[in-house]
Amino acid sequence: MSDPCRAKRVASSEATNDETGTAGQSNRRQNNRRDDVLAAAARLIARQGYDGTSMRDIAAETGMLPGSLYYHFVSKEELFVAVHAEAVASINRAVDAAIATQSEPWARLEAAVAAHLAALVETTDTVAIVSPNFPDGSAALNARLIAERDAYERKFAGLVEALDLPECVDKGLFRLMLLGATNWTPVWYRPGGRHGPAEIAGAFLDMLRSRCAV
Amino acid sequence: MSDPCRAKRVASSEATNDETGTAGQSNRRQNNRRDDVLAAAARLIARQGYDGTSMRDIAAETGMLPGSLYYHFVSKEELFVAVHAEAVASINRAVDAAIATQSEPWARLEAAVAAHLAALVETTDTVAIVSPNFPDGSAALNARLIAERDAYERKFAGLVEALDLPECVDKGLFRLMLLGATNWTPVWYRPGGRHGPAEIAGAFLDMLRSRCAV
DNA sequence: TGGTTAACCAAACAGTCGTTTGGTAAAGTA
DNA sequence: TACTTTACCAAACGACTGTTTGGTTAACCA
Repeated sequence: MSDPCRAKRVASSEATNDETGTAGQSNRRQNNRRDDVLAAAARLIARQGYDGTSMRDIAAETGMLPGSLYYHFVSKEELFVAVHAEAVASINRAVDAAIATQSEPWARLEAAVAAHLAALVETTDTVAIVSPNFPDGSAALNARLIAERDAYERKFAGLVEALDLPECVDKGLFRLMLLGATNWTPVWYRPGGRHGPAEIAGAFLDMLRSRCAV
Repeated sequence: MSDPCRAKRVASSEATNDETGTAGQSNRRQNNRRDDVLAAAARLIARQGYDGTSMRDIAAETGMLPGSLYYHFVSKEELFVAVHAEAVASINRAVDAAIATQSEPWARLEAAVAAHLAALVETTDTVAIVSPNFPDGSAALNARLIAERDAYERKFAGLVEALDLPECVDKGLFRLMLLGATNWTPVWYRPGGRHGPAEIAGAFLDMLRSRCAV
């Protein structure tokens, strides 16, 4: 089921230093291909999933040998954690930029959803982070990934909180329904289809806005 | 990535007889454990995913040896197809039974969503079929799985069609939003939480009903 | 009662997986 | 210039993967 060496290695990595940060503290040398590995891993995992992407695949995509990846990342799981963190940061920046262009609460939420959805369906080099396709490994790993997404989720909770919804609407379920529908969109979305991310986000919010508008 | 023998075996199985049907045409003998294998596979795949479940896991759960599974199924993929078909049939029956208890269009849709959601979060022995966690294998396989779900999806399209929605609402996006939010629910659902499947389904539909009610 | 076949067991095969180990050329530092 | 560290390469290790092959036992049929 799982390899027996992982626990030891993960523990030792946590004891020494945290390599999971989005950017290495300092690129010690000019030709450091850590970022190349990260980009290749993100691209492949986004396309094939975690289990469907081997360390040999990532190494070949980067032009390295499999063992060389372990100079930069102590394990495949830690590599995925780094990819996950970078993807969360990236989608966070995109959503923040979109929110900043609007002032009205509903418009801000719509811009956020549109940016979120665009990141999910348009970027091939960024993992669909919201996806529950993370490795089925330890509970500790899942806790780390979920914690990384918490701040992102709270951002949407804040946008919903600003909406002035009637009391009969559960704001938690409102957010879960909107984000759920959005996160599921990549399942049926087709790039050449009739609706783009912005239109879909607009339609989703239109269907929810009715009760509360004006 | 993929094994070289699969194509040959799948082809030969399609040439001889179709083992993917929901029920074997006739249980040749009394103690035929094909159904046990199917149930064990469904239970394990629902919990660990397709890649996370090995043939040895399924065999051990059934009390058989790994090789013996190949008497009943020509490959792991074909076994999953059978599990998928059974799960689709099961959820179809549950939704049909729920619909039959209601007559008003909105009530029928709500009953269908509630039954759909209950099947997703409450049954541990049935794979979350709607999940995009199917094997990342061949396009032909994916086409078969999607075709199996088409009739099921059309059922919801029919329920939405009966709703008498205003013209400004795209009925396709209405259905995709509702089912997307529902299919995503298992990601955040906690069995001991505040809301059960029926309440969640009711809340989802309340948030969509407002514009169109009366 | 003899033969056929369904339903397995026992054991292996070839490949892939994540990972480790030991070495090495180049860059940085003194 | 000597020494250290960085960033790899080359090659393997052991575990696990889906799958195959050949044998075996009990149920069925004539």
